Amino acid sequence: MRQAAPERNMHFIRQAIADDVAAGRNGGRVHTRFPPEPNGPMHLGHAKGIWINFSMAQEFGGLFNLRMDDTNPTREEPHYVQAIIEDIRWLGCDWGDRLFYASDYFDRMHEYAVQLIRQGDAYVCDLSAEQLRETRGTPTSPGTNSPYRERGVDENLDLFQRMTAGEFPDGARTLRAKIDMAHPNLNMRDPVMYRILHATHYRQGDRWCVYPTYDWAHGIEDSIEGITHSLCSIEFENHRPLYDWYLDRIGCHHPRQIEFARLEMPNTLMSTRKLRELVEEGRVAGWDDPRLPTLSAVRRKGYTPEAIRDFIQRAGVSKTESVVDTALLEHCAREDLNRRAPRVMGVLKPLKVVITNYPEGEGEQLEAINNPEDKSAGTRIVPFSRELYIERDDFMEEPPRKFYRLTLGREVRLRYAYFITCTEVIKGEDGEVVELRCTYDPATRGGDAPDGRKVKSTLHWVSAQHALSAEVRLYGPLLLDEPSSEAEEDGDWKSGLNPDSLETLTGCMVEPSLKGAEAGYRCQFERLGYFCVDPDSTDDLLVFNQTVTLRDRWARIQKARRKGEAK
RNA sequence: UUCCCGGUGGUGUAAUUGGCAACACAGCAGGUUUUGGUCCUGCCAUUCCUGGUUCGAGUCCAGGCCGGGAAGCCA
Repeated sequence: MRQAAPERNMHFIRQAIADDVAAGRNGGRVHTRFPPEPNGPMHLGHAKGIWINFSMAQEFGGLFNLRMDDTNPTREEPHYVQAIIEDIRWLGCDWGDRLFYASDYFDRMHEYAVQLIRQGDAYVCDLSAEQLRETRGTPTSPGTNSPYRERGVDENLDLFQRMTAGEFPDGARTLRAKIDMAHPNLNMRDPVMYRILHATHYRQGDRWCVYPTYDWAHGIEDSIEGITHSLCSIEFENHRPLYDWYLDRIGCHHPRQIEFARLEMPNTLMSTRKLRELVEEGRVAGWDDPRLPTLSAVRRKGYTPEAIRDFIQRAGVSKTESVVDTALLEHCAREDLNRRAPRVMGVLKPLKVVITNYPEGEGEQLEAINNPEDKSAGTRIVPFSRELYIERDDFMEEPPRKFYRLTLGREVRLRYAYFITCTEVIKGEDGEVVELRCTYDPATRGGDAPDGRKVKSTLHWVSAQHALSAEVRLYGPLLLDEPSSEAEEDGDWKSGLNPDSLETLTGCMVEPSLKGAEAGYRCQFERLGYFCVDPDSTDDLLVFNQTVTLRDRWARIQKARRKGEAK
């Protein structure tokens, strides 16, 4: 049996499992699971839970199950099952043939419920939902016993059987555990085990009229599968005593539940409910809109599973509430893509450049390196000609200090091409710069000056007649700032939505080597960032999503300058 | 004293379980550079507070303070 890698941090979960293994509990076996409810696709928050469970099993040479926690027919939909499977497989998890469904255990759960009734540990209660709430008490005051609490075993058995047979309407009765209505933990005040729901289950059809609640079902699910460590997020901590109580009363295999803090990030929504609202109200293009933190969205945006895993691992495991900086995610993406993404030239906001001393109607093929981080990526050919496009932001008529790019009279390098000098600025009627006239130095072919002279910057460019037109989508944070707690309570969290979270650039120009690039293709636009071909692309128009920008020193200088001026 | 769980730089995690507070991200300052990328170097903390135990406390003890969670027939 493989042990945890010694150089790795002994976070509290790894430690707990290692201790259990060392003590020989469960015969030294480790078996974890991830139990998503099929009511929405997976997001970054889920990814943390998925990866903790999966990686712990993997590290300790154990097994990992994927289990649909489908105990509520009113919320779950079969198409999410497939989406979840794709998401989790994409992340890199393997569960062999162990894909399970909680609903497959309904018979077993029902038998266990009968057992508890027989033991005097459960009773049928006729209180309504409202009455139940009223008698539960509050955190500071005890609840009161249900008038039905002392029903006899036979009557309970009969009533539960009739509940199961569908004799009563929804909500008429519940099966409750008989624990303690004065318990300081509200979850222990005779919690509901079964509710009546005449609903069609997507897998069970109309077979059931009663459905188990989470607390009753979950431990049984874990137990049936022989799970040893049930690793879940912190909101279930208050439920652990109940998890343990149920399993103890049943007397079956008893996994250990351990809770960890959820993954939170600033300016993003990590709640399936809220994400669903955005999707259903059409505020985003769908569950895979690249602005969302869903796995399908980050995938579409161009993140690799390796980058996501790296991010999760770097975020760490603890119980303290932690808000992990978006910059860390972006760093993981850059580090990963820097190694693997081929470089190309693409101009987002084109500015025409005419090389006046370059012969008309001629052109040449220049060699460009595909990836300076990876020699094996080789080189490619990029066409050069008299008319080019460069980035609008790379020219300024009145350059501020530290602006190294092109300006009237200055010489710069066109990457892999020539040194050019701007000789004339052509403006439109409104004074806007519409074209640049430049001269080139034929001796600098490839980008090196034989006389050793230097230029302060290198620009990316495309040949006008060869370039492919493209659409590029840039993404900003979904939320501007954390909504105020009042707005949050008012349900007004949407007031914090960033109206500029999507910026669509049309009329972009990319080098011809990108012709035919397929959806999902990731590359670096030199000097700009990492981009990924979107499925919206057609034969005539490539659509790119910006995964993340490159680190941009010039942008930081400008930002600092603006901040300084504001003061 | 309603119960449960947490408090280590701007952020997230460490600290051989009582022995020089470490790593990463972010930021700042440099160097290299045919990407203002990558890479390299340097800088950036009286461990929530107050007492106590100890040669020695982020770690142990006591009291306090602050934050999160809990009153679904959701998961």
